[in-house]
Amino acid sequence: MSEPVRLSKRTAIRQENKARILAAAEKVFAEAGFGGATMQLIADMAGLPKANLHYYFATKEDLYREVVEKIFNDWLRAADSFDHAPGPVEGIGAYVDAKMDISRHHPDGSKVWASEVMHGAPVIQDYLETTLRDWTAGRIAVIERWIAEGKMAPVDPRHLLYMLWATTQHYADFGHQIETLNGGKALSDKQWREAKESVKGIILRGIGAG
Amino acid sequence: MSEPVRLSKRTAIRQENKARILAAAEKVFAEAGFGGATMQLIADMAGLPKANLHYYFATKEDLYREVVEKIFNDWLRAADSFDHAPGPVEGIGAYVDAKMDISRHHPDGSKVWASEVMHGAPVIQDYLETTLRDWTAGRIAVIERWIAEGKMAPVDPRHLLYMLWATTQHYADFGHQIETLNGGKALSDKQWREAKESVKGIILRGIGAG
DNA sequence: TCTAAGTCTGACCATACGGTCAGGAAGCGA
DNA sequence: TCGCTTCCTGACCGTATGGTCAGACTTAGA
Repeated sequence: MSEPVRLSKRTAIRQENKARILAAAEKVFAEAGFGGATMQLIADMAGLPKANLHYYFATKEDLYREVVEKIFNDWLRAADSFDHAPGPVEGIGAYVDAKMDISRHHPDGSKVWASEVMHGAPVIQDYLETTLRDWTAGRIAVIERWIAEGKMAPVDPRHLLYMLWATTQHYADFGHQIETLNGGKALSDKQWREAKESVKGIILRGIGAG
Repeated sequence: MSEPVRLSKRTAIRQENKARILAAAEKVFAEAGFGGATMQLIADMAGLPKANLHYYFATKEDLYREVVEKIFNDWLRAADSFDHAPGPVEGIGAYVDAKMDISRHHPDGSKVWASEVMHGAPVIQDYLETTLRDWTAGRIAVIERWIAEGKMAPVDPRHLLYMLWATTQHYADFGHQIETLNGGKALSDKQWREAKESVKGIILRGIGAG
């Protein structure tokens, strides 16, 4: 790379190793769950000795926490589309597109998130009660505005959001089931496009904005 | 009970203990995942010594397998509503009702199922490839018939099914998140009714059958 | 009542796991 | 070059876990 990286070798190593460990951890936590994941497995996948993991992350819980927090931030970022949209067709359409892309390209994160919530959100309960609650309130306000402006039917915004989350994340969390029902093959580009269109079509028509 | 139970004491004990262990196991597997669950915890919850579990179930895997198979059967049974319905309003309406009731009253089963599929379906892959595939093909045929009869819009039946599964199961699998966003309280009877109506309303309108 | 089969369980075992640590290697400012 | 800090890791440790087993206890048919 021509760009002269302005980092001391130390911090460069630090960043690279932490990133490598976090990536490996996300995969292993997604595949085996927190309890089924082992530090040894993560170490092997990251290509580092186990003791090195404990140099960067004091405990398995610490490592897991950082993985989950990283995922949560991606999750929130996907929602920017929602904000500056003139109406539900653009806003919800873009949101579905964004979340389906995440489900396709980063299914591991979605699985770790699902697992965390299913087990009672032991490490991110505070985020649910603050950041997520605020975020949700904001989007509900947007949806209610759209309803008031006659841009969509008066549906319950909460359950609409749940439906959006559920449907889009299903393609990541239950990807294995979908793949099996697809003859054991991953969905093709065309099938992903059809999935997006189906989801958007049913929901937008369902809220009277199609 | 007045009904004279026609069982030897032995088989009665056997049934009762197996059932008690399976119930405890479902709860523990749901709360902690396969890897996080311990035989000791299941034993404590069932009120039996750990060695007794191994008398009825040779290994943790065996116990887990029976739990998952039991859940899978409940899952399939919920779909009877689909079959003898004259059209999507009745069929899908009843299916959503049935699955929402399961999500409300047996969330643990749903979570174990979700966890199993998320981790690549290690123990029920064969069921996915046979029973579930056949079941899905049957419902797709029903939906296609409804479309041909003009009872609903021509949506992709596969993605419609995924949306039904995702949305209804979300209320079990992500129940903790929903509860947190509901001020830390479980949904009330009224809220569950609203949830059902929201889901049915959006989907049925979305497929042009509202 | 006797005996064979079924039920039960405390004590035990091997292993795998998360985590520690001493000490060596490498980077870096002076 | 020197000395300090950071980085690295093989070897090790305590514990918890899944699983075993010998033998006690209970049931049920003859």
